[in-house]
Amino acid sequence: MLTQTDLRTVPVSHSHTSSIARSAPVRGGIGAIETMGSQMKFSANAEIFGEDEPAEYVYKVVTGAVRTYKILNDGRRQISGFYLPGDIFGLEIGKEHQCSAEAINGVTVLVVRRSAIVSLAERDCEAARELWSFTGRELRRVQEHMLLLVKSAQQRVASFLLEMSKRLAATDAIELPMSRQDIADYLGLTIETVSRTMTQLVSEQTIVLPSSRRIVLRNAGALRRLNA
Amino acid sequence: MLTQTDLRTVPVSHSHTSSIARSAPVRGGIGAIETMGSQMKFSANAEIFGEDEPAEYVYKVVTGAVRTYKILNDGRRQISGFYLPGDIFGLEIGKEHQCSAEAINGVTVLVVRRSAIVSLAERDCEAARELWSFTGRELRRVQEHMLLLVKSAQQRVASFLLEMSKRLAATDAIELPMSRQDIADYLGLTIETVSRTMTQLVSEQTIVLPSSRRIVLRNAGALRRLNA
DNA sequence: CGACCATTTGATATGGATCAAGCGATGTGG
DNA sequence: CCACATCGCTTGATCCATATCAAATGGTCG
Repeated sequence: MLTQTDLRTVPVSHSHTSSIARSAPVRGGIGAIETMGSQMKFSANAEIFGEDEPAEYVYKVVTGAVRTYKILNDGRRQISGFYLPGDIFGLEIGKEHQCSAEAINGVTVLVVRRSAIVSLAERDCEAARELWSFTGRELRRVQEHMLLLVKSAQQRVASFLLEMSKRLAATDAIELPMSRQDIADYLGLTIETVSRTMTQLVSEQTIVLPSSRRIVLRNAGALRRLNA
Repeated sequence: MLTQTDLRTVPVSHSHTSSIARSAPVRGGIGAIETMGSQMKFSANAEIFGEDEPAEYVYKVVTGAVRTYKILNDGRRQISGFYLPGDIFGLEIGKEHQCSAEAINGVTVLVVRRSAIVSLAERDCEAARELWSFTGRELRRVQEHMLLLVKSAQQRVASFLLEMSKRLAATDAIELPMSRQDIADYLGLTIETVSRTMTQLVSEQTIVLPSSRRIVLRNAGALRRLNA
């Protein structure tokens, strides 16, 4: 279905246990990821981790964009989240990843061993609270996403545009890292419906599409009105 | 829309701060809810808490069933979860509830102050871990529910029946506490579609319907095959 | 230029929503 | 005790949003 050339990159400096030693004096739980992790790079469409694989690492996006997803029994792919610079992903409660994760484009991530974070939380209640709080934010995000999936195509696309605008637009112009197929699989729609909805928004002067990946919000109010 | 007579029950022994004092020697975080809480009763369709209300309490179902939901801007209701005896609900990371909660039928719950749990977690890392773990399970549940909402009506109903069978059936007969409207709002379908799908399953000999609230799984394998 | 891939556009099909009516259980008042 | 209103559920007829199938367009890279 999704003919994605799997260009899996070999991790840069993988089992880097020395970084854990550095973690001891650090305060502030997962917020401290940047000071204790090592960097890894992935090229476009490379798998970062797979569903049911042991969740050995936690990741923080430095540059690029990441998608997490599950493949349904009928072959469809449901994308559960997009992760952009600054976002943390791959943190699990259990031992295995619940989703797969792939680089959307070229991605740099910071990586920390899950065990380092978990053992820190055993000693430091503040770190434990941060873990809880992170998972709580993730829970909210997924709940929001769930609500999205019972709305009309127009509403879903509008929500998506507003979300992306908030998350990655400095100005009113958005540079999307992901393809139409990614968007469709995120919104639970087909690529055709996403495309048609976009053209409709263009014809209503709500957005401008200088190119398929570049979107300018001309009337964000109209997008908001579609939804809440 | 949903003409539910709001029979809100006045809490039994509400601000019961003495119970917090009792909490100090208790170990095991939210698992200890039963030893530190006070009981409350709600009659059918009574509101337990409302969206955006301060999340002062955490609840554990003793008897009966609870639904949590959000009302969408277009007036539809999306039920995010059903909580059955033994289940905990209403635990928030932030200060306000993200959903409303109502008793489906007559309900008895145990209630603990959120502040008691949170402050316990500040001292006891093990309790903090339990909080994290609870929210993590909730996250998984919602992720699963999200996947449900992109499936066909048949698949959604089948999943629902299997879920309920697992959660509240001792035998292969299920006694549903919730109405068809509740089921529909949980599955993101209309009441008519739920009903039609059930009759279809009956005609395929997959289930038997002695009454609308009583469901016997005749061929659970067939239900499973519809899905994963 | 020409192959390739992502995206858009067009034509048609269909699953589930909507609108409307019927049915069975439960309860109420005469 | 029965006529009748009410409520939750089922069934039927039709409509519509989105999926599906198919083709055209456009951008990118050799």
